[in-house]
Amino acid sequence: MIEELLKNKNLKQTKQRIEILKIIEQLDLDASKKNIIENTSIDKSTVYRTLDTLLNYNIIETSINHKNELYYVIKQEHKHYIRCIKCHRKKEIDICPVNEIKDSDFKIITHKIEIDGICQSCEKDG
Amino acid sequence: MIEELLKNKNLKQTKQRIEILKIIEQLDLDASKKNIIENTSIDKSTVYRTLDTLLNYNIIETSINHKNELYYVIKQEHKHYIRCIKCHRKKEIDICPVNEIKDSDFKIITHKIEIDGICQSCEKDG
DNA sequence: ATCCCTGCAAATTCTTTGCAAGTTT
DNA sequence: AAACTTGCAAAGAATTTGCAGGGAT
Repeated sequence: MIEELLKNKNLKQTKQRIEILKIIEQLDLDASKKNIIENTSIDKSTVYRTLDTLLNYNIIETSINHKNELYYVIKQEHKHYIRCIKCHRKKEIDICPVNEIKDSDFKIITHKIEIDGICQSCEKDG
Repeated sequence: MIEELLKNKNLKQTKQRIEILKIIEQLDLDASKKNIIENTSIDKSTVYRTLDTLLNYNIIETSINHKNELYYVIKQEHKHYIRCIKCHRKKEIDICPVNEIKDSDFKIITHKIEIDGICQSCEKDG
């Protein structure tokens, strides 16, 4: 299905692009540039070029974690998560807060939400 | 009042720190590292060190714009904005969407919301 | 007076670029 | 076969570091 993402945009399905997308998926919310590069043997310049391409084609997007660091994620159909800052597990939240906003002056085009917390089991473990 | 931010954290109020904070404030939602450096004659290494310090002391934080680029903002008392991707004007939104979330598994610690749209007057101008 | 901060210069790391060879459609 | 992508190497930018001098409390 990662291959679909490329096909949908008429991008060539090279093994490098597929691998990078898989790495981003696996690293989950930890896909910083550095982590991506460290997790592959693909040439760095290819990684940089691929990330640019994937961003430009809206296949991935960036986000910020609670440490103020940028990471990459595969763009999804409108989902939001809450994430535990200790164990890094994430959980989907079912409402989209932005629906609450009714502003006659602005037409909303995109939104991004980053919610961090501590999950019950990490809370217990101190 | 920018001076207050430093005083509250027992950080020395140097003219470089005050200048950098003012630049971030002025650049508004355009305070990328590059823009900050271009708008001052303070030595780059000082800018880097200062940004780190201000992040560590929670005086500033990072966020992402609709171009997937990282920028710095002065941390505020819980406000959210919607921003026009054309004219860059921002408008405060009065509700906090995160209040809607009731999740018994997670204790929410921080959240960040990025909403981009087009304002009426830019919409009209095409 | 002490302790921390800054600017400079050098070292290091990250990112971009040109090009020839290899892949994808 | 045409068009695009990759890896390599080199160039160019960005970031970090050590240290001596300067500034804040």
